[in-house]
Amino acid sequence: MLNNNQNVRVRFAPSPTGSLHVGGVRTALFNWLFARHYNGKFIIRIEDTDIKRSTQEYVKIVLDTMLWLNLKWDEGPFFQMQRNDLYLKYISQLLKNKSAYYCYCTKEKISKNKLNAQKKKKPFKYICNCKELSLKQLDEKKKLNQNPVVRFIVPKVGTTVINDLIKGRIVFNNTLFGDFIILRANGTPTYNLACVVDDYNMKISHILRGDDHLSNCPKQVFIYNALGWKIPYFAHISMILDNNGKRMSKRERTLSVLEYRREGYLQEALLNYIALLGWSTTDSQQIFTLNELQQKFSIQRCSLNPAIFDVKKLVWINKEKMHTKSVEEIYQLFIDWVKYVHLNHIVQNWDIATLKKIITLEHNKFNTLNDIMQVACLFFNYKLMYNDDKIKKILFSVNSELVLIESLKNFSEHEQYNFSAGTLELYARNLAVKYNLKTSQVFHPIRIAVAGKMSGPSLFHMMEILGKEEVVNRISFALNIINKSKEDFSNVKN
RNA sequence: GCUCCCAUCGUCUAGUGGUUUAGGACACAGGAUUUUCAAUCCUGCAACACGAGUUCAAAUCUCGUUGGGAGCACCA
Repeated sequence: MLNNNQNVRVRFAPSPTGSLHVGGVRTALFNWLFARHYNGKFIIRIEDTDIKRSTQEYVKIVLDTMLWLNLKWDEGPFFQMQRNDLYLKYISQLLKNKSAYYCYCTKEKISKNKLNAQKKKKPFKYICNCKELSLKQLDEKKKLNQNPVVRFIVPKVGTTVINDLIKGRIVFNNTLFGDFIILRANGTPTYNLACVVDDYNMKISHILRGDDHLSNCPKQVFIYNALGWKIPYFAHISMILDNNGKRMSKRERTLSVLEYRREGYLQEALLNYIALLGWSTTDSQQIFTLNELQQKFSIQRCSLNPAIFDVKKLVWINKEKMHTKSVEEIYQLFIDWVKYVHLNHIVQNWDIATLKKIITLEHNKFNTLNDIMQVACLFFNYKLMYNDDKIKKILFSVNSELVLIESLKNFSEHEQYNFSAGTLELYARNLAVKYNLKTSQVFHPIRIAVAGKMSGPSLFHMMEILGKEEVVNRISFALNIINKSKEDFSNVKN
């Protein structure tokens, strides 16, 4: 398959008609990995021949996504709409050597034909007679349609064999295909023509793409043959399906990779997970560095069956990746993410040293960067939510006022330098012994007062980071709430 | 309708005729630990779509059935 590793040239050729979705990213990733593995070149080509649907905005989104994912390209991006002369050159060559012809059939006639085929439940294959018409007949036809298209002449007999690197040998009957359009009436080429011309001119050695292109592949082979070009290696990767088992639409917003970026997933976690969708090692390794992926990737180990995207596993991989990072690295990633999701205003006044302490404390519990935000808000943006039943129950329990009053007194007398998790816990435990309470009867009210909710970081470490002043404030606040509710209660009574 | 692709736990997969009472990972359930939620550790649950054939032997090879996916555009 590879006699000369120097010559590996692959491309990723998205059409800018939507943002990059996971399927597209996997195609990009596999191409990129393959190029890196063989020390080849990775090229980006923007397939923007669909003028109506392609936009500059999507071009930017696609390229930005590639950069965020760190999938850098060696050549390009090339834009097909800037290469029209090239396509026209080869189309005229095809016309000259009688591999293609002008077709004057009207769209109406063609769609009528198609409807008929559907009605009769026959396969649709448009048969155009333009090339057999006499000059006079052709003139009649031209009157109805001034803007012809160019159709490629498909061999009417025989078979076309694709030797796919993943799927193996696939045989197509040539009679399946009608003469297909390679040049639109508006003068732009269609996908199959532009793709072949570019892949040839860019000296692409291996074409790795989704197997939704498999059925079209023979059409491209016809063009290669008509122009006398060597056919590259094909490798068609199975689809990634959504959790309904359906093909992921290009416009599916929820599956846009940027959506995952927004939710706080790491770029490398996404790549790691996506690599596992349709590729594996014999030892079923799960966590890879990008370097390992480069080393271990091979087309032969791509799986045949389509894969369903499972966000739970992505979460797990993201957590694992965050585990392996240093606090400093996570801090930096968090800050970058905050900028990306435009939450700077929240973080602006946060003390960096404190934030890093919080990250250290909760390091191995974070699933996503967004979790850091949630936990940090407990420290910086305090809110006692006492509308929750469970919290109310603890806050207004018999002993909670006693515990909080005692704690407040004790903590107020603490020296700041002595306000450490160990000391505080020791005090709380002694308090429990003194009043013959269960530790939870002491810990829970303090937790509610300090954290405002039942879940959260280790209580005494949290208090240490918050510092004496803040803890005293929060406990006082909670006591006020208790007193206020008492007053309300007695008012009602009277 | 036609053509092509695919078929192992809920999900991603290992497995290329005997080493397999089918391995790993996620998820799920239970336990340990704990001031909470987690994290961690341990345990458990759970699959070869079906039917023929080839063979001493089949998840693995062949054929058929069923099921799923893709394509059949002046979309890519």
